[in-house]
Amino acid sequence: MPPRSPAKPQPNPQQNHLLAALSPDVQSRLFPHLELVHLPLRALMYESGTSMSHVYFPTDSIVSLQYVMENGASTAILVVGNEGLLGITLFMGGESTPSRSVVQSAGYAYRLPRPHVKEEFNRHGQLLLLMLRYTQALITQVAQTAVCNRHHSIDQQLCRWLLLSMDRLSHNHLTMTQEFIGHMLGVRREGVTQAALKLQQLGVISYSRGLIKVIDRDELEHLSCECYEVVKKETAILLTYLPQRQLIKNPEDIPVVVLKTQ
Amino acid sequence: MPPRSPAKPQPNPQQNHLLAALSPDVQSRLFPHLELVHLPLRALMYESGTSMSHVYFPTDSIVSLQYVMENGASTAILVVGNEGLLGITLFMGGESTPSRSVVQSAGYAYRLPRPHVKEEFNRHGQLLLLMLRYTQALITQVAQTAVCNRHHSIDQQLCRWLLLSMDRLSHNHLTMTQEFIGHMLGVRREGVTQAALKLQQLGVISYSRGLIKVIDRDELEHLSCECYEVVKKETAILLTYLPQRQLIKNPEDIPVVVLKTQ
DNA sequence: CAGCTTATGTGCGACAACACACAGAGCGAT
DNA sequence: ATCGCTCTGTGTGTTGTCGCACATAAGCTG
Repeated sequence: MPPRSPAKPQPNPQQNHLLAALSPDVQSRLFPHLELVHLPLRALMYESGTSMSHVYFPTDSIVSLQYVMENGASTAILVVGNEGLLGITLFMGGESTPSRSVVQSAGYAYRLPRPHVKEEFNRHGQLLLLMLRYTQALITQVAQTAVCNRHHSIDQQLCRWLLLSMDRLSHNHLTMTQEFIGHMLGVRREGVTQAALKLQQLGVISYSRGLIKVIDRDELEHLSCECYEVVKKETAILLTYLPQRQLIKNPEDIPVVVLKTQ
Repeated sequence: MPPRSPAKPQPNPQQNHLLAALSPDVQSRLFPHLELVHLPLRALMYESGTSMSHVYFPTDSIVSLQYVMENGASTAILVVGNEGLLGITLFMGGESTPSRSVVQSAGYAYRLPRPHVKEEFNRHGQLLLLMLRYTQALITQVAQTAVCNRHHSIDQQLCRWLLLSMDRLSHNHLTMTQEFIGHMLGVRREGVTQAALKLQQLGVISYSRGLIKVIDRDELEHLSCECYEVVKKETAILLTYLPQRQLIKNPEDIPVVVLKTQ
């Protein structure tokens, strides 16, 4: 098959489930203010304690939210991809959070400047309802992460992590070193090595110098702890109304500014 | 000192910080629909998957939110006392959550039936803003729990847990067995025994058959992990506007129905 | 007080994850 | 080809928590 040109993606706001679920009139108000942003791997979207200037709606990128301890240890508590948005703080009223956000899989996101977010939010319409539902799904994911951290092995958590990531991508490979995964899960690099080896020996994934390919997704789900399924089901319930996704009226009319992040 | 009559508490909606922060006109709309409920120790407020009929505003009670795994293991991810409310699900749009709520310290709470909650919420006024802020503080607590579960020892987590509980009480003692704490923290009872022994030997607490007394709170904070402080500070920032607490106009006018739960 | 129930303390082997140290492997650059 | 860097694999000993078994203690009931 011919290789696609990597320099010319065709991002579309509708690729983000939340944006796609908005009604045409809301879309027509918001979309003109969207900016397309490229998020390179490992980019720091925001640091603990700083305030965000935009809300980000990923299309094919994945961003992780992590808490960092005083001694430098960290743990990711949340994964955000095309199913959600980054920056609920802007809605919730707080100016910042004690977390930081790191791009876990490079890609694109649309972003909306703070003033437009607030303005639309204050209309108390569809966007508000969407955000509330999404926030609840988010809480479920964070809570399940807490439980998972308590009760499950590194092996299981790696499976869960891979699944969470795969669900937000359209292909079956990830670009991240074991060291990086270690930071995400809050475990040592060697622990990830061991777990990844087992998965390789089982023929579930292949792993080479930062490139992971998922070969047997069913088995991956099988090896994962229940946490993955619980969150997935709960999220499905909360965001069921999303399928009323509209078709785009005229996607080319949406002004698009390509930016680079840091 | 003369013992107070335990049968005649003088609960007041203003003891709950969220209710107290509402403006007089919102209070006058909501308070007539409040019911006073006594929450006995270990009462199940709601079970995973069921839908709540009320929102609860604790005054001197403490309720824990826990996730239960398939194998029966559980972990508490959140503590709710007079600083908050139980049942954000009702606001957020989901009908239920995969968690269950257990009374961790007996006491009272005011509850508001679902229809009145929704009605007031749909006014998009002060209650909405309050709930959003509180929800963000809640997310912070859950997230920090996830981090804590990953990185800190049982000893530290016990300290954190005791502090969280003490902050929501007006006295310095708790009624809960080590077995019960074990369920909360998601660890074995023996682990709690060991940790509690250390604290006793240090003269920080005394523990006897389900009755814990905190003797040296400063030392308890010292022994706890940073997670406690992080959440406390963040919550303080998010709920700073709360001190605009109003004085009660005429507390006796508020209809009070004393109920029993299960 | 005898006997029961519940709560707490203790001992021991198993195991997962840790910290640290180091060995090889892959890949690009000079 | 060689160097150097990054990423991955491996070994050893330590520690925290678990699972289980059992001993003691404190309070309730009759």
